[in-house]
Amino acid sequence: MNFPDTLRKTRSRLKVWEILSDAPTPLTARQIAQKAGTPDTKGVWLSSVYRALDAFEKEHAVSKTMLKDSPEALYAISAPGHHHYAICMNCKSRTELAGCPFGEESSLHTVDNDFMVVGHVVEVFGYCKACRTKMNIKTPASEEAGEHSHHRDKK
Amino acid sequence: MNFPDTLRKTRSRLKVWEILSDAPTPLTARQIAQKAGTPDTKGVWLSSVYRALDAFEKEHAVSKTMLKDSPEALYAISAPGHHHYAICMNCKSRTELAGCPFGEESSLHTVDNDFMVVGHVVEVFGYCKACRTKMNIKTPASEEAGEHSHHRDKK
DNA sequence: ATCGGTGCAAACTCTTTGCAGATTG
DNA sequence: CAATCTGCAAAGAGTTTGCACCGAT
Repeated sequence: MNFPDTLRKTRSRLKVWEILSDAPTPLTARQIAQKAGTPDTKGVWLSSVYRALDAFEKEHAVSKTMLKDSPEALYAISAPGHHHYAICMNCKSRTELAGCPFGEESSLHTVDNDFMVVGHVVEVFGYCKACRTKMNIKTPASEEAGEHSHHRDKK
Repeated sequence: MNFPDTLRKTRSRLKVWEILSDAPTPLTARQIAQKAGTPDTKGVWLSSVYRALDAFEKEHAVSKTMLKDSPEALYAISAPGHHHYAICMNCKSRTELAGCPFGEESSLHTVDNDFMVVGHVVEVFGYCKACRTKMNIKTPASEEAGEHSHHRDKK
């Protein structure tokens, strides 16, 4: 995906674009602003990052994602061929899912021949192997047999 | 789903629970507080609504959902047998999806025999029939043939 | 030169937290 | 009665907006 040619190529936007291009995973606006530098090192202000991201999003050049457990939106350059992730609830690592449950190429299709689908979000939450070992989290089987009184988290 | 018996049945919580039970669709905390009444009519304060919802969520009695396009979280009583929705990007109506792309009963399974899944989010975005007709939105086919320069929205 | 973008500050919205008094079990 | 919950106020986090200057086309 290239920098949308409908948009002016300003220093701020180019920087945001570059940071997003180099990032292996989606980033928050704040992370982008931090990577861009400080006020003295000619960085990019947070509000400008938001404005740049909004502009990119309107051109469908970047995608914005809201995760269930975080109030911060994540931004990534729209990939040709969409991806979904499994997100570890402990270490927050993201592992790309092998394929899309709706089918690889059909990001556009209809539900009930009635609703025109233009996109979808699929997120899988759980625990990665490393964290399960580290925290001795029980297996799905024992969890399923279950009760609901523990694993509450302090914030 | 019933009011979790691990929690004290206070006026506020019962009211929140009742409102959520009667609601045909997920609600925001603010909507719940509004339906609960005003400060003079013995309503429930917004912060108390949040605290009640947090408590319910920890008991897995209600589920919290963050939609991609809204900063407000939606809450609903956890249904036995989970549901997913198709959300109209125009009128914001929600239509329940017929089933889960991951399979009806397997809300717990593993990805790559490595990642322990405890939940997932599936959201489908698009346009409902009514809005498509009303707005004369083109079909997937013509959309797919596409360019990216229009349907930008003013905020 | 013009129109749009940016720095910056300040406003806004959603959510969380602290505390003292009220309630529940 | 003790522990928990609630009303309320005020603080926090994330995001948006207003405005004057600046820079891309």
